[in-house]
Amino acid sequence: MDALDILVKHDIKPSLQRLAVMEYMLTHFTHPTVDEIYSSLSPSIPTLSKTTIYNTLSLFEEQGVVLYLGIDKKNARFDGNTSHHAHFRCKNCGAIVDIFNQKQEEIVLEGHPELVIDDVQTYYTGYCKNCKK
Amino acid sequence: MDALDILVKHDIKPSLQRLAVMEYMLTHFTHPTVDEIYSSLSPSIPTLSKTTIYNTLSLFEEQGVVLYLGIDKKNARFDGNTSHHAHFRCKNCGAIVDIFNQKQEEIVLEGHPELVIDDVQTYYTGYCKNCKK
DNA sequence: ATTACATTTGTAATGATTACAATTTTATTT
DNA sequence: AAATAAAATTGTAATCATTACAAATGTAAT
Repeated sequence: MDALDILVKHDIKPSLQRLAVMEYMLTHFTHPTVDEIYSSLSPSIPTLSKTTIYNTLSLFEEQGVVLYLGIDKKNARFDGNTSHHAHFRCKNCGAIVDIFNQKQEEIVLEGHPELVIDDVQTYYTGYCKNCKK
Repeated sequence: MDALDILVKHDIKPSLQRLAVMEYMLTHFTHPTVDEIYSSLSPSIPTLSKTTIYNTLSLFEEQGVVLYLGIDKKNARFDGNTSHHAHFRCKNCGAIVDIFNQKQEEIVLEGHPELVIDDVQTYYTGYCKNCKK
């Protein structure tokens, strides 16, 4: 499924800018920041504004086509892979690693039937291969 | 175990300010922001500076006496309860709820023996009792 | 075409956090 | 106890990601 399909399926009007951002997210599973996306797309779309990247990612997140990651204290990061997985961040070098082999959590939390859970994010922190002593 | 004990045990020199912050964290498990802590302590310590709250919480976090919570996009939040538990945030009212009945995760992630895990944070988002339709 | 509506853009404002130098407090040495 | 050194606190200014907003542009509808 390509960028256009995903946008259409989620009732997002596929403008040039939105398609470019979606396409970027589908080819860069690097948990990019707004700046990284902007810097990468700006040369090919010279009129592009950083505000558009913010607007677009905000819209994408509301529609569930990207995931907002709060794992990084400094910047928001985004993930084009919306399937269930966790993330690891190295405290030394900042690398972010996908963690896939996790069992799916219960959607309804035991002991909290009053809460409606829409999303779960799990963030591990520690040291990666290169940074552990 | 009171505030003084905890600081001494973690090699943190117990200044007036640090004791006040630690005491606050041990009596307010509300996941407070820096501003909330500052506003609460400022009247009784008139010379208190907000920078001191930042410095103190940063030190506390390094020493593992409080937990940094990245669950809130706007502000850093802190938790004086460092035992294993998750957090839920209501998308509507912003309420943060402790989630205790979780099984402890594996410390070494299956499939990622190269990573040294120091910490795990799990953030649920959705709607609380009052905000669900 | 013309009008209405949605999207994009650029600039300015916001606001949490950090940097840093000066001051104050605490510990150490003579 | 005074003098010195070290640590902690304070206040102000800088940083910088994000948001607000109004103007401009693009797209759809009448």
